[in-house]
Amino acid sequence: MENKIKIILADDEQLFRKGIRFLLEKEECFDVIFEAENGQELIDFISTTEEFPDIILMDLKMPEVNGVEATKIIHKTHSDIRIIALTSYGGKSFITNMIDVGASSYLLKNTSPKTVVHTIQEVHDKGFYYDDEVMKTIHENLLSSSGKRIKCDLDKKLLSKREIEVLELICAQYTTSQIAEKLFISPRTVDGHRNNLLLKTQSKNVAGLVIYGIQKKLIEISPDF
Amino acid sequence: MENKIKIILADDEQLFRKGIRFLLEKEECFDVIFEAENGQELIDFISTTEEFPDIILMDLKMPEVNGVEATKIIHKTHSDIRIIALTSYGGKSFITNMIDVGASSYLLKNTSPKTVVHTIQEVHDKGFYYDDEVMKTIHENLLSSSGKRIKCDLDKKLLSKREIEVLELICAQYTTSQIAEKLFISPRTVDGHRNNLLLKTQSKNVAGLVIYGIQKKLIEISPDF
DNA sequence: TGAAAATCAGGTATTAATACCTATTGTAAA
DNA sequence: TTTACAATAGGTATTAATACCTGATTTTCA
Repeated sequence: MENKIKIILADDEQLFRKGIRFLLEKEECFDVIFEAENGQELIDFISTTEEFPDIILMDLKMPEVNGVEATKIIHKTHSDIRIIALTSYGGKSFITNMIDVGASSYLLKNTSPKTVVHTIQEVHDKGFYYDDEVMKTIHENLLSSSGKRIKCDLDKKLLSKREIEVLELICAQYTTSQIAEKLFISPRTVDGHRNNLLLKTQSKNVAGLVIYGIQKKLIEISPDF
Repeated sequence: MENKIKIILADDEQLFRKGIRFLLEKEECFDVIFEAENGQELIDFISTTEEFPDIILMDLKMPEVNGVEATKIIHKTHSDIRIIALTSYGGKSFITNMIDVGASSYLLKNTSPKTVVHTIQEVHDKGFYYDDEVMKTIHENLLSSSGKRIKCDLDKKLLSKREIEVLELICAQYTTSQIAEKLFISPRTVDGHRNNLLLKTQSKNVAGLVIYGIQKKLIEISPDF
């Protein structure tokens, strides 16, 4: 068969890539043409290659450029490439966010190989597909008030780049003056940013900012074992 | 060949399990006898089966019972079973922690299938094996050990009941005097508790305390969905 | 291009947090 | 019955955070 579905895997874990590559290549109709270990590598490949993929399996958590950003960029420039999010995180905001930036499907890593194969075929044929479990989450999200959605969208746009930088450093336990040094700006400016952060996130103090940062995944916290 | 190396996979991501299972079963000498999707399932299997594995590939982040706890328990009761940590977290504390509770090796998910195969064989033959990259981390840790060990011990010291109460209220964005009111104690006492918290958790300020609380799950944060 | 937003930065207060002290009491374990 | 530690609380400083002003550039975008 000539018309194999051309697939790219984007995931920072080599072992996972190799594993799923084997699972996919058991199928006659799939051809894994490239593996990227981060978003930048993926974008670089797409922008230089002459062999475009039909499908990209995209992890969200990747160094350099994450899955959401990569999806956003690739979807803008190559809207014919279908992107399937493939991640271990099943939070509503991630699902809706990924779909928002152009993903055609959303798979949890804790699904069966069969489901992955089926999803790829469906996405290739119809342009989209959602697993029952993911569909349920989407459904719940639609149910839970259109009011919250607007708030959610506002929330995301709320913080500026600089504010996020400051927030990250606050969460890293730096003081105002230390942050000022690191960003090469006046402590006063940092003060202003922190103030805006408190206002925008409706927090009372740094404790609130840290919680906000973690909730919004602006800050990564290493899990405790 | 009769003497295949019997392997158990413990990981919460089904896709990852299936993928690595294929990679391993390409090797003649490996036999994957069981897959567990969390620590409890693994412990249950070990304690009821009559077919013991030679090797367990153990993820750290798992629901119910995590990889560290599972390793601790299994190593105590079945010290002949070799446990290889297989995770995406490469932090020093994770590595030394796992070795401390009985792991024979530590692999990052971002390694090649070849390395995994080699590690399993080495661990089965010699009882231990460390990849160059991991060895480097261990080496670095040993270099800077004597001073930090004490800190590690402090880290393990539990917080008292009262301290946890105070920590919760700090995370809830209350000020010292507000906390004092709520607990019917003097602000000074709260001050002392907060100070002890900073010492015990090795934090610089409330930001550190909040992160500690969330990491240790002393504080629940409602996800942003 | 013109308006809106982001970024920068200064002044002046007040309040809160943090760093060192010391010391009493009760309780639980060795 | 010592020992240890948790919980209590006071004193005295210093530093950091927060509140409320103001205004000047630069960027972005419709």
